[in-house]
Amino acid sequence: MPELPEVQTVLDGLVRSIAAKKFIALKCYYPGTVITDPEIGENPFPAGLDGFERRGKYILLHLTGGHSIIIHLRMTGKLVHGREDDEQNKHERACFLVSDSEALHFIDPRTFGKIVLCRTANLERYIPALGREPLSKDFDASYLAKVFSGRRLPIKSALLDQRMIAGLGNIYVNEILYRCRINPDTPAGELRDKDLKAIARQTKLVLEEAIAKNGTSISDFRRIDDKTGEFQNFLQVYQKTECPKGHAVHIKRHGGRSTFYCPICQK
DNA sequence: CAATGATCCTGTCCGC
DNA sequence: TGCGGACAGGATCATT
Repeated sequence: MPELPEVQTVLDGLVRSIAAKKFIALKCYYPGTVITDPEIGENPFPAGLDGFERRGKYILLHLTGGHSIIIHLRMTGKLVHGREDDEQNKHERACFLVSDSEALHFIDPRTFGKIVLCRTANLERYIPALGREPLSKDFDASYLAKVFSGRRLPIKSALLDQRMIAGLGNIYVNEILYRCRINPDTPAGELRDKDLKAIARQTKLVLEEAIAKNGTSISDFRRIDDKTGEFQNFLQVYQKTECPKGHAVHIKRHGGRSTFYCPICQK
């Protein structure tokens, strides 16, 4: 499930493989996968890459000529660098044609992923309001205190809310709470300053470590060259039966999502 | 407004 | 061998 480190890994790979290329076309093979801004008049292609960024789990590609592309992989989306004449994958939902007869195939079995092509001036219309970037300097305990203030929802659910923190998903939230020794049911607004400091610090550490290891490959996630990440080898509770101290890992649900935690380590 | 639940979608896995 | 059902979950929408 692509979360911040996986999205960053995909973006880094994408930029390495196509930075010097021109985008020639964007083809859509599944209705709804590609969303086109109605204010796009003329054909935006061909266009070069004029800049790129990641916001939360969104990939933003800014093109020469005043257009931008937003890519969200959702759960099973992946981008694979290949050739224009590659045989179409069974789950290929869209495809960027780039110069020198190359291609970026957007493969997404569960079809939740989206690609938006819009005028750069209209970009914000297509991206929801997101919380602070966890790797930015302004992500700290006082920010968490502000957004968690008065909130009774479990910290597990709060950390998944993209309006509070941009980019965390189920895997890293479980790992962060274990490392902080915080019980996932603790109401977000009741956390003390030392817990908020621990969350801010461990969030950065886990994400940086995961990015350094090219993300976590549970089931679908692959890098753009189709290689797997390595962070799954360093998970401490997610999909584990025992925590590093040998205690049994428990599973419960918060809002339909599995929570893995150690009731002994996490009070 | 806050919190919870349903929804979308298909591959995979499990029990029978 | 195959069938039904549960499960995976990011974001959005509906409900309480």
